[in-house]
Amino acid sequence: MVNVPDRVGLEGLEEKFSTRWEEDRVYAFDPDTTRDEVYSIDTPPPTASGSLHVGHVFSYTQTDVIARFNRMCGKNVFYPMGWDDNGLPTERRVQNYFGVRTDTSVPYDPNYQPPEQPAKNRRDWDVVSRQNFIELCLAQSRDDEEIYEQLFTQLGLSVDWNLSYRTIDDHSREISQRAFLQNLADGHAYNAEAPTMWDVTFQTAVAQAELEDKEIPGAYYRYPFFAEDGSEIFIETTRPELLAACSALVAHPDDERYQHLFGKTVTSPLFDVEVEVYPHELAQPDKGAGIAMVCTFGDQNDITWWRELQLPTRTLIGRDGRFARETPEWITSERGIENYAQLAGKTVFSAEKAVIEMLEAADLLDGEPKKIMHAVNFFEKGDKPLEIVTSRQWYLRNGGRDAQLRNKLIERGNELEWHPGFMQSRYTNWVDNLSGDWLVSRQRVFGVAIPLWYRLDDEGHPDYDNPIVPSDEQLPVDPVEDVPAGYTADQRDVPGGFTGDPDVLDTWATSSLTPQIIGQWSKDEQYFNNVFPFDLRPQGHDIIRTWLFSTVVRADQLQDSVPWKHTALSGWVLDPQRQKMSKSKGNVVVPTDILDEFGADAVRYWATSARLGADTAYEVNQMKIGRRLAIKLLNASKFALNLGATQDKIITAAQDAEVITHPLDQSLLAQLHEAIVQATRAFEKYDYARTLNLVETFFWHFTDDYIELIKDRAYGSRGEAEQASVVATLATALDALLRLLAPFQPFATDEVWSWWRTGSVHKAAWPGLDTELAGIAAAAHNGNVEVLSTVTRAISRIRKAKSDAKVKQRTEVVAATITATDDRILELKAGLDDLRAAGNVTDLQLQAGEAITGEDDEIIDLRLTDIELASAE
RNA sequence: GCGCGAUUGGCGCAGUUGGUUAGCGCGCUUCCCCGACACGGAAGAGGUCACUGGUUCGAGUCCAGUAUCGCGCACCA
Repeated sequence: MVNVPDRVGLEGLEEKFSTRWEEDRVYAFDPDTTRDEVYSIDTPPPTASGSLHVGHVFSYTQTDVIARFNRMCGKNVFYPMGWDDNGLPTERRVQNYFGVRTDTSVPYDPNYQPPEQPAKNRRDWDVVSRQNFIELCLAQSRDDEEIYEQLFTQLGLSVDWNLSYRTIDDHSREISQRAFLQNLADGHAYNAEAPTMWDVTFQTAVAQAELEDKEIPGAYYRYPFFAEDGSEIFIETTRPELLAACSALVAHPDDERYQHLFGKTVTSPLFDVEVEVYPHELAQPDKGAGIAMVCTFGDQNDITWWRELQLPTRTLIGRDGRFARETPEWITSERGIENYAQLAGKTVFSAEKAVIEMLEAADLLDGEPKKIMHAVNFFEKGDKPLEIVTSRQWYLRNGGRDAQLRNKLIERGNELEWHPGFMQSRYTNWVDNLSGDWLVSRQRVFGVAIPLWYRLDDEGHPDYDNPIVPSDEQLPVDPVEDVPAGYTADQRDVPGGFTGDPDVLDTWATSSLTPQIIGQWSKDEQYFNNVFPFDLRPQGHDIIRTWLFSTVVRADQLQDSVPWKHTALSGWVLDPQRQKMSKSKGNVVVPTDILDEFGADAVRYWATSARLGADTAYEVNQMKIGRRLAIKLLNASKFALNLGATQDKIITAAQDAEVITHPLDQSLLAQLHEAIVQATRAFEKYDYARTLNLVETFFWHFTDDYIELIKDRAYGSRGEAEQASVVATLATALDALLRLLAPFQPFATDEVWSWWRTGSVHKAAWPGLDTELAGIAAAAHNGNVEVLSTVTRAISRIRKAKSDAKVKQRTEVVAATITATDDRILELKAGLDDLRAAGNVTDLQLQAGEAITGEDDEIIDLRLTDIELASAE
């Protein structure tokens, strides 16, 4: 039964088929399965509260074609989509959108409604309870998720939406807390009081993976310390304001300028603090004055020196980014105390000014400050340089402080198959350079709570070494609201009672567990074993150090395994000037616009013509080509089907191949066979872009060359047997082409499929499977791929003659002679009837002749030597 | 500083384990509404494959080096 519409088009296909696919559950995962039947994908859940970005469309489409290929190869594809909305971005959005902020001391208001308009002044913002704030975050992110789901549906992702999850939902929180407690029990998690990178704007600790370098202007200030003999020791620093926190000077052991000072003390200017001078090979003689002022925690080097030289801890900058209000005990001189009073309570910026003024007033500054640009650590989402403060935080071991674990994790990278392979060096490079464990505490609200309480002693001091752990049935818990077993609510925060850990886990500490969360780890062992380790982890190459690595760490700790077998790294979308698209540059393209303008199949074509790992220009032309391909597919299919191609004409077995009698048809099927074999091979290697390229090339040969040549024969002008050969070829080629293109252009292919087949093309078998290939293989075995190519070249010569003569293409050729080598003549003879019909040639002579060498050493083995065109009417 | 990529006609890209004449699309030129398609079709112009050396009968492809661009990591007194 064939039912082709009179007019074909792409309009409306997306809505029609996304609805149908959902109703028919075409992409549903069947949990009643075994591991070898499953192809499981652990897609990193996007943060829906980020703005829609064409990059989402790009990378998720690349994953989708891989999913579709595996589904057509008979796999039970596990392809869920989740949302990772907990964390800072959503909190910021909610704050600014509603004009609210949270304060833990405010009680919960079950009837709270946020203001219609946010108050202009931050001071006038609504102050709400922690729980009310969390509810606003949940509602806000839910709205955003729906917009994303709509986008991904329109794009045609073959996700099983019944498997959706949020990294903040009860299930994810339960798994995440259980994993953390498991880590704690196994010794992979620990808490410690340590120097911590701190963002003063967001008031939260920041992990190494979240750091970003920024070049900012600074200056070297040069001023002296004073040795016991009264001589001046000049140092140069970019942070003069930290002078009051100085705990030592450090120079290189071989530096002859300073060797005489090692072990002796010098006195700081302004504050009169005695500090020792140490040798250490980390000091660089050619940097600054060659002798460094250690300010306990001025930067990472300071931390190293503080630790290795066991320097006194002298911190002045607090969590609010301001200098301590109390004069520190190490400043004892009258002048020192007086000078410190100028800094107390000041921000870093103001304190710097004050110190410089004091140095100037005392005539201690040597020369003009030397202005420089230098790289400083920022929180990737922040806008002020990070400070280092001392605080108690939870950590997960990630090899940063343990060479054995580090090597084990690098080895995990070797167990993974990387696509493209060179991306592995980014992983190895990162792991190899880690300098500390993974800090997972975050001083935030909208996240997964650290599931612990601490006993308070009689003086109200928490016992961090022996936390109170919830029972497994209690999970998920909120230690700020829930009460641990054996205590009552009124014992919270009173001496002899308990206190809940106020922090939440780092976003990555939850999103690194997506294999465990979506795989039902700890809840359904059989289900978990059917999907884990996952077959594929697709993601952007910019999050190798964060998401990919952290997920490897967790699976190593919890399952003693890699979390996946393959990882596919997508590139970035660049704007036409080859700049990375980003909100701040204002060059972001909103994907809904391009989907509406070109259609999903067209946009998908652009995304999947880019290889994995390759950064790719946002290229509207590429989408136009994809659109053209989809429309061409509809039209060519309509033509083939109207010529009589039906399901029962498809060659599926070797014995069917007998009907293919014409050499041109055999040639076409031989080309198809070759295309299928190569396309499948490329797809199996995750090189979908090559598959698309191969399929597309064959498709254009099919429409432009083959179909143009066989029209006359297809209309039946040379008898039934000849026609049957054409029709079977058309049916077979179309059947295969639809399936080959289905992963790339799911809407157009399923539309055509619906005209003459039952079910969805997306449930059909991939044509490269051996069982499916038998008929084509049999037909191809009889065929010479060169026949079609040579006949095409000949018709091309005839067309050129007409083009040169500026006549219509259907103009009759009264007589023509083609001179060619013997091989070519044989091939021409095989397709001579179709060639004459297509070229409208009345008398076509073939003449054997040697190949000639043309200009540019071109060897010509086929030429049109004589042509006589009918006179124009 | 260490590492990883890229460099092919005006633009965007392909080019499998080295094999005859380096492909494709856009753009450009000329022609064409011929019984699927004007959201189309036909024909054509346009390239010392970044550079220098090497291996080989043969290099866009392999090796070494250079240059330019991009990215990652490190550096931050």
